Amino acid sequence: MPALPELPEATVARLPEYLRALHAIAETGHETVSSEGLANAAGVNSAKLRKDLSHLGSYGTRGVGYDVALLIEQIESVLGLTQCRSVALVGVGNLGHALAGYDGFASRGFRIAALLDADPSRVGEEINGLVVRHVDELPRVAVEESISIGVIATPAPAAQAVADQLVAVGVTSILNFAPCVLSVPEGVDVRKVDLAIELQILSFHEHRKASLTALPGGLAATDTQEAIGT
Amino acid sequence: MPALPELPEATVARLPEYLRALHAIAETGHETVSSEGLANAAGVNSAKLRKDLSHLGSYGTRGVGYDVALLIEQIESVLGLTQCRSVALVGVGNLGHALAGYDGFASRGFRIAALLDADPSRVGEEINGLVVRHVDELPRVAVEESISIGVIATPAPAAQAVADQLVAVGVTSILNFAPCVLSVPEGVDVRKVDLAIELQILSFHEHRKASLTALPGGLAATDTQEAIGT
DNA sequence: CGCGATTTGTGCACCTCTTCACAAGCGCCT
DNA sequence: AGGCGCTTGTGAAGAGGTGCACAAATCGCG
Repeated sequence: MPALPELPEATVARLPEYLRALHAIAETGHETVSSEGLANAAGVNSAKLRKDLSHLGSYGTRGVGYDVALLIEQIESVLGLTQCRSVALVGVGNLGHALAGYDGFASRGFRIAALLDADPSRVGEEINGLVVRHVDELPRVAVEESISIGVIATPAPAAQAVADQLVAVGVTSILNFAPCVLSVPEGVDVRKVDLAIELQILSFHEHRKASLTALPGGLAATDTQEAIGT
Repeated sequence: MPALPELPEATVARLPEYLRALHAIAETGHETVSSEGLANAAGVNSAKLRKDLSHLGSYGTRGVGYDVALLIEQIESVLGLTQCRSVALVGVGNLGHALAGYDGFASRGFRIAALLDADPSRVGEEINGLVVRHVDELPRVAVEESISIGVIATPAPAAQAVADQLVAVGVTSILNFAPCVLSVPEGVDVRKVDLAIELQILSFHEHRKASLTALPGGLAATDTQEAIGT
């Protein structure tokens, strides 16, 4: 019986990365891994990693490290990945098509159980073995497939309506790719991924770096050779 | 002389969202907007918004609000969006195809200037008016199109090699969709978007909510809407 | 011209997350 | 068995971000 650990949000956001790194390490045949090794594989500080793992209990052995298989099991348990979760994807435009075919979902235990769209001309199309159904069928689909997560890949103007429909059928977790804010009732989690925003953040840093080289002691920033240690 | 503003990273990550909200407000015809109004449109707290904007100078008028057009101009300037930036997209598989066709990039001032892939069978294919070229042509393409940002949409095993190639031709900003950590020299910025990780984070919250409802006296879920960030 | 309504900009306290540094624990070797 | 080297787990300090609450500033109007 696992007591509610009250995990820090920042830790939760890193656990999937640890999980990925652990799977990679497991494939190399290692049975244990040190915090230093895992931290490198996950691209974080080793102290941070240890603190993160300590939040979900002590599953390491001092002097030895962490048991890879055991740790994978623990993290998957905490993330609720022991059961396969069914995802409904709404909006099969450009991005929706790609998401429907993205095999990274299935390999992490997520099953795209339904494709939905509001455009009648898209209904009936088959993508990756799934037939696109009309979004109005959501209530039936949600029950049939026991949907637990909704993904919105519609244009921005349609996103709020879709979110409302998802909430109405009991979905409490939404991943939103539409460039807009969704308002949802308390208790519903929304995560947003906006591809253009990522580019704009990069643009800022690019801009800043350009300003720097133009300003004082024009040092560094144009070197492309120095390598970072493993 | 424009002193380097030294913007907090969290602020930078929100500026694109403000920008999007401002464009939406501008289209409604409003010429000014209060911090409260803009904060609502962007999905943040109004105090946070004011503090963010104060970091890039005082462009508001007390008692009135912010001039929408002026603020758009300022934020775009800070983000370095006044010049159109050229993007090279490497990997035109499932996800790459979608990104190549995603119109959200062009509308925010980014131009996908080149599509590259290592698979000879994909070279020559035309997507959205662009012909896919072999990744080995990167050096020439980078110069011809003055690439400033690289996007990696390859499978994980190929990502590091592509990153090295991008860095070698002088790219200092990379957006990585491959589920792996990239090691790059200092001075190169990498942002990572992992679609499966977002789902896993949602899975955790879903799992937690399910545990809570199964337990006594349902505690009030203090849910906040999280956006992705770093 | 002054007053009140409105809204910005910011000092401050709180909180979360990060990082360091080190004691405690574990296995191995002699 | 005992010591030694390695690694975890954690207390404490520091850095950064958030939100409140309020003074300062501006506009419109009588």
